[in-house]
Amino acid sequence: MFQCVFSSSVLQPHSTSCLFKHLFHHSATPASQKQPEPIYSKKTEIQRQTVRAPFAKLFIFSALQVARQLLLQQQQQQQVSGLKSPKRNDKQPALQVPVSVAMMTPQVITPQQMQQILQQQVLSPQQLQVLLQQQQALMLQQQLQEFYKKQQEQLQLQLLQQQHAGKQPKEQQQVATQQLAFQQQLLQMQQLQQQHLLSLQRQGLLTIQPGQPALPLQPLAQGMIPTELQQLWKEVTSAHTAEETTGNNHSSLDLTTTCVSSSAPSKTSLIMNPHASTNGQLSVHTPKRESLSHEEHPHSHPLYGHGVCKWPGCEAVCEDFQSFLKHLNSEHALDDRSTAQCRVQMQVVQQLELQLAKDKERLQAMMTHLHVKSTEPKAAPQPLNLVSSVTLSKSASEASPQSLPHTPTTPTAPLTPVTQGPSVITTTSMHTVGPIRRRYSDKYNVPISSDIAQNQEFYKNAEVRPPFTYASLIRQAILESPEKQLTLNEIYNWFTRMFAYFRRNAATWKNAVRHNLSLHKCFVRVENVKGAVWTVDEVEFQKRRPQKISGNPSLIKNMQSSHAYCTPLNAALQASMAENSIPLYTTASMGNPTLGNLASAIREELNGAMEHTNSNESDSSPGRSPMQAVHPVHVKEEPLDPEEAEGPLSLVTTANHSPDFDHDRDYEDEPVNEDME
DNA sequence: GTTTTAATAAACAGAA
DNA sequence: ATTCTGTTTATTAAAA
Repeated sequence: MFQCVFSSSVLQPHSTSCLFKHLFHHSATPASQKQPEPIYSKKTEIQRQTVRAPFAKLFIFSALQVARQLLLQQQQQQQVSGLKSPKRNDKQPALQVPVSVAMMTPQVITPQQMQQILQQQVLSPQQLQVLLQQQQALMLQQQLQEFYKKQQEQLQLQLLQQQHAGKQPKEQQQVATQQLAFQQQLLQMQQLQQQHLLSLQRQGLLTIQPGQPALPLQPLAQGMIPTELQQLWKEVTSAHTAEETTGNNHSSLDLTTTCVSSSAPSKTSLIMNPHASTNGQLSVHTPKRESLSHEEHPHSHPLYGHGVCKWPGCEAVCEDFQSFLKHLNSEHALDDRSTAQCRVQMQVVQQLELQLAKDKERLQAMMTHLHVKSTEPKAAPQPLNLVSSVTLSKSASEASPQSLPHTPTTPTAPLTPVTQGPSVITTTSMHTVGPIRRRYSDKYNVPISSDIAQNQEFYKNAEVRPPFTYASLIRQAILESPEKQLTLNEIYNWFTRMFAYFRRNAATWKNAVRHNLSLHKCFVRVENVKGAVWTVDEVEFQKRRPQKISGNPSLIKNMQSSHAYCTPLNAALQASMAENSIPLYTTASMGNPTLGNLASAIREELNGAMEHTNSNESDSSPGRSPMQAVHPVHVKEEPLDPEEAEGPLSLVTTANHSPDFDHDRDYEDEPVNEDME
């Protein structure tokens, strides 16, 4: 199966060719043309959810399956391939195949098989959460390794001392005696450890592969994975351990020769080899449990934080560090549960690492892919808030096929929906449309400032007519200015700067701007020393659009509450994004467009309402207006509904190639079939 | 079907 | 004379 792992994709092409098509679809297809719906439309979102929902179960299930499969394979290999141990008898029954053999040859049956299967899925948020929670076990693993290392060092140090002493001008006999004593000491220790392990094993509890004294660092993580994890999965998931207790093959604890023979030669192993190869007791090594790491890190323990034991799934409250240690020793001693948890954690960590690697790879591939495509019709800026994009998509599909030549990029659609006026996209080469008179009345459900801010890059690069009236645009231009006043030319410049659409047909839209400035009473011409500037009479502006205002008190209430809960809403929004793993591509200059948009939208509406009741001075401090003064009549219906919040949030252009326009330059019409209506 | 609103076109005037 | 600015009127499309 070829599942596209592009983050937002839920499609699953069934062949490579399909995959390539699909991949191309991600970059080169103007969403307005071919995509029947925006990427983050609700439908897609639902699909994504439904895809992800059962994944947690799938994860465990598949892991279990793979574990069992691997177990079988491994047993077979152990029997067939001679276990890579020269001494191992091929005919040795599986019952006696030591676990450690498999440990020593993890490469025979790599855990990659399991990982591959597991990682064909994208990490779900839930999974991630679980994994992240258990990330701490990595520390535990490291501690274990440290412990082994430490122990080995001590061992070697002792050996060195012994040997060094042996070189002293003393009797050889003494040296031999010392060495013998030391070896016996070692043996004793090993025997004790093995006894312990054996006891554990008898209970069917042995899971951890002890590090080898000779080479403790090497196998701890690797060696455990192939077989023990299989067991682990069984233990953890199937909750049935009778198999092991009844002496089933893979759980037997014959940790003898192969263990030593496969380990790299070291002084210890060389010295102990005679014993090891014969008595078969040396290779077992039991960690000293609790003495592990907090001796080295007296007061900082990875498993202890904020007064809580951070052992996975524990969270026991420990007053101080001492009590924590006590708790750790008592509750998390070396038993079946702890070892199982430990191994689970190790697997989790490994999975995380592999997942990370894979995701990195995916990221790289995505970036490479998009970069390659950037020379072609570029990955379209994906506007936000395509709530009701039907009209837009329709018009785009009608009009945009030939619309590419003049646009440096191929933007698709504005972030906020065009609620009126189906044909929004107008490009130079759109012979079909021409200057059709359309009513580009304001989007009554989306404040202009937020839309513009949100879709700034889009409008800059796409010759898409902003879905606002000239009056609204002019007002916006003026209000954006620091002095809240602009000359006519400055207004022109704002238009051309902000909208690619207004870089053409200058005579037309400039005339319209002048027409609007003169016509509407909301624009006030103020004589200045240098000339005349235009300002906005906000009261008049609000008067202009009374028809959209519904006096529905519930709406106002809703709006107010939305405003009041702006922050939680944003939080929820962020959480939602994180939960859905929605990548948020945004330009650096825009910050977080969604949240900013939300806030500004609310602010704007409140502001507009306020301005009606008060005087027109509230421009300068939008958002500070007390909410009590909201006048119902002039509060238009503000859909701060969940749609906008949870809706398509992401994807503004990642690169803004909009030229730096000379503000004094006129963008005269290009005589490209702009009429013939 | 009517009304309202906005876009477009254009005529015109005054100032620079 | 030309361009820019500003006003006004007319027409039309679209939405209410």
